[in-house]
Amino acid sequence: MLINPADELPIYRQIMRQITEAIAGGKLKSGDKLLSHRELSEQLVIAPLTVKKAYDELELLGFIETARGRGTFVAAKLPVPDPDADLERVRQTARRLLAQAYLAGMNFEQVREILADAHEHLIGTHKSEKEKA
Amino acid sequence: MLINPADELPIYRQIMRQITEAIAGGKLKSGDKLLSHRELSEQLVIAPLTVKKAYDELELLGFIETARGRGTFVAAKLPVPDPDADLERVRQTARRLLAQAYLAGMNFEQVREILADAHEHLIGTHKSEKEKA
Amino acid sequence: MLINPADELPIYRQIMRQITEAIAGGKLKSGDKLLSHRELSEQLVIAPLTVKKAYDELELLGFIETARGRGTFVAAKLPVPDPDADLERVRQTARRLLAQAYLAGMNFEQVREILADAHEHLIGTHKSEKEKA
Amino acid sequence: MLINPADELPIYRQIMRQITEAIAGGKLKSGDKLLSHRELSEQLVIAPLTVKKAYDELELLGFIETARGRGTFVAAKLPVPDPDADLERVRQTARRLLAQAYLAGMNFEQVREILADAHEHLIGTHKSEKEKA
DNA sequence: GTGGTCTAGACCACC
DNA sequence: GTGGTCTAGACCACG
Repeated sequence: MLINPADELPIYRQIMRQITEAIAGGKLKSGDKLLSHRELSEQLVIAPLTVKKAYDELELLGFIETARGRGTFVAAKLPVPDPDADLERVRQTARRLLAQAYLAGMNFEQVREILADAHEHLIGTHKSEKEKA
Repeated sequence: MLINPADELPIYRQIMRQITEAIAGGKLKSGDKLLSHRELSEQLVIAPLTVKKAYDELELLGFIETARGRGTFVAAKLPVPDPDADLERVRQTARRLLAQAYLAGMNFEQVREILADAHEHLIGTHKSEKEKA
Repeated sequence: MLINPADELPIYRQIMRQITEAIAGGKLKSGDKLLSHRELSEQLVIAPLTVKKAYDELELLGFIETARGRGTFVAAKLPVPDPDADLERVRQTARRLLAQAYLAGMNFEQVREILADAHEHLIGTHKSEKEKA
Repeated sequence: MLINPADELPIYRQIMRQITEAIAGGKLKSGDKLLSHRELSEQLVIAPLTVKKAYDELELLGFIETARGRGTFVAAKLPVPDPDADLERVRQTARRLLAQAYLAGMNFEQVREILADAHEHLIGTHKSEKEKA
């Protein structure tokens, strides 16, 4: 996990995003234990409160669960809040992706390639991650 | 043009995004005149300064040019700032798109379809829209 | 004479600057006749009022004189308004020049060379200008 | 830092110029913390938004970076936008400097001296200032 | 009419 | 505390 203090996105949101992306990509599965917010804050060299806030919001959203005294875990059943809203959000991101790419002089085919690369990057590195756990 | 005051994204950024997307999709071309920031603010029912801020930043970024007393126009030569940074930004957006989609239960093939739809939506070739209906 | 409508500097000021620079460089001398504001506006493809405003202000500043019915001429005795203020303005411009150059990665010696070039550019083209008159 | 509300140059540009000049002269270095826009606005007795606008534009131009909740800092890697455009801008400023000086009755040698003084003033090596006294 | 600048003041998000 | 956004309204400069 890496965070960028200079990023426009707040640090706690960067943490949230990386955890949800890890779940989406299968790198984190239901029941997996997360680092304590204290451990993670040391590792990232940021304030513990910042990690805590990220975990709190992830819990509110249903992605993780806290077991007092035992730790924090990826939720057993992940949230599927609102299919329609999700679809619209994905569409918007797709439009933004294309606009960025076209302004950078790329064409549709190049975007498809980048997307395929990202797909492998997100999915394809499972095996070695298991050994880490 | 439509803005959503409740959106997480600031209003002035929503305006910036829509204008850059219109440029990316070819709906706005070099030399095209934009609405004055006052007109647009009336249309959107927001403060003129909010539109002006969007225009100011777009100008600093090189997308539009202003001529005092005459109006605001799409820049003659659009910016091609930093190819490397651009590629990385597009990659990040691609990763975010996939993460969003996978969390919503979609698969890679569905993302590709959504992307193709977005491509046509951005470019404005309405033929395929008919098939959707 | 060339003007740039996209420049931050108002058009009438661009005209003023170019005329005073021509005087400073010796390309225009006391008594030389200027184009009428109508002629100049045609040549520059701008509104006559814009040229008129530049001439008006130059007259107020004492650089040119209008003889009704005969035309506009470079003033017989050019203004030397306030030596102290002039010195300070020149100093400020010098500081700005250096800051621009240093931020662009140049060093002091390079600035001196550019200045020497500009000196020749401003002064050195008299002879051919005389033939134009 | 000093600003002059009566100056032709907008206040926010005066602030921008002074900060970029401080960077050019080495008085501000990468990573240095700037005053918060509120503090600086109190110091200069102007509206906070005016300082903020200066900071915003400097950030878009790449000179400074902001970290929400922590402050504003001189950028780690300063921008080196367009060498060609930079050279031309420096040349224009050099021409303007000479025109101003010649209209004030100075000669080339005097301009060179003023430039040398400005160089030392900008860099802040105070040795030669003693000799001036 | 256009854009450009500045103000005073509010509310929010982040650390 | 920091920066981020938005508002309402003023005045000026430009063409």
